[in-house]
Amino acid sequence: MLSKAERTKQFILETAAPLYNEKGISGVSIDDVLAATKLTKGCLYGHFEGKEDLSAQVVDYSLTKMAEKISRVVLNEKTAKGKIFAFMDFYKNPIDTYISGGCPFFNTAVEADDNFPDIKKKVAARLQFGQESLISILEEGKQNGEFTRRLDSAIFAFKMFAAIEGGIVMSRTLNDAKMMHKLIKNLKEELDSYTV
Amino acid sequence: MLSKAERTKQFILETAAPLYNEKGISGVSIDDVLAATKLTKGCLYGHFEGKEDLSAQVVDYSLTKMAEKISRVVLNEKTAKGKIFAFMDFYKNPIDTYISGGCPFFNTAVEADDNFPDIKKKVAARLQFGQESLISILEEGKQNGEFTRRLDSAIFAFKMFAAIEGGIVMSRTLNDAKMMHKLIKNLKEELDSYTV
DNA sequence: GTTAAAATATACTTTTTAGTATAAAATTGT
DNA sequence: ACAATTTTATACTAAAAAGTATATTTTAAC
Repeated sequence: MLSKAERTKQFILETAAPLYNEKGISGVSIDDVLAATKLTKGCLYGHFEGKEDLSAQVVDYSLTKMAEKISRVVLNEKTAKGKIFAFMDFYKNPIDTYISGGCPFFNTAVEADDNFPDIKKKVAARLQFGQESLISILEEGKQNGEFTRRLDSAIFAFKMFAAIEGGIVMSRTLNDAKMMHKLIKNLKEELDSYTV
Repeated sequence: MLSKAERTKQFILETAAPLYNEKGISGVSIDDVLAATKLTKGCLYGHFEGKEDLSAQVVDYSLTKMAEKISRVVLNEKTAKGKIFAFMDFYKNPIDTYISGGCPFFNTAVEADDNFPDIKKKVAARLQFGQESLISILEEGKQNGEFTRRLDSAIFAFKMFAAIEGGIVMSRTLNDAKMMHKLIKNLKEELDSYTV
């Protein structure tokens, strides 16, 4: 079983994750985290060195949780097409996201870009790994005859992920998930056009 | 001719725009703006009521400048296909952007989302208008026989914009524009497949 | 060129946020 | 159950950021 301290730290990360995802790294203050957790400074600083440490660990927590969830959703499926479709469906509700406030991958990527080089590196690694995973699935689908050899896995993976992430931001800003659903349908049709 | 004050205000907006685009609204301090402009508080507060006012006007400036530039690039072309291709080409260099730090539309959309409702409304209006403009161009292309009636303008406009904006973020994070170029090529081919 | 108005600079106060020192309470191994 | 250790709370200091008051300079209309 987890020690009290480990549980408290976990609780801080869990509670701060949506806060960071909604307000951004620069937008969250220590006091925000204290208010959300109902803990005190002494406690927080017992678990984290300072804001930079807290931010790094919260972002890491969100990215990891996200990656694990997607991985589970995808690995549930047997066929390559099933896996890719499951991936798309995971993003079907852009307004009410897995971690509140949109997709942590993208939110973090946008903010870290010119600001937080260490965090940027972490997101880059996650995006890279995500792309490679998608490409692997697509290539496997080509190998086992699900998809024709005309499918360019790298381009489709990039386009799909970029469009989905872009679509999330647009849907959230326009407060309407309709186009997101049409986008996913369209991307599925595009992939289906490579079905043998 | 612009008065001294008008020129100073314009100068502040111009100088602060890339700063805001890079660091985000929450990430920029008044002192950052003073350092970048080499002006003093008295001067800055003479032109803006406070940080909120400054932020609102800087964001507005960036969005407007962006919209005008895109408009010019697109209206330069005569055919619908030419206009859409010109739009895509405008985003060809995601690392070194028109306003430094990526696309203000998206950067602002991501940050304003759960944070700055007034600014969010402004971005939403811009995105809405942008989508409507793209749809108009595509519909015109269908009318005048450039594209087949099978092209779904709304979906293509949404998918294209989402993919491009998502692609920018990914390219910037991964520090590589290669996939962005392939994405644009792919989107052009997709549109070309609807050419009569 | 003089003068009223506007713009800018300097020096300050207030507020917010981060971080620390120390004491009290709770946990955990014996 | 007790003692050592860890965790948590309180009250403080330090730093950063926003905002203000007032003086000086500059602009532009006459």
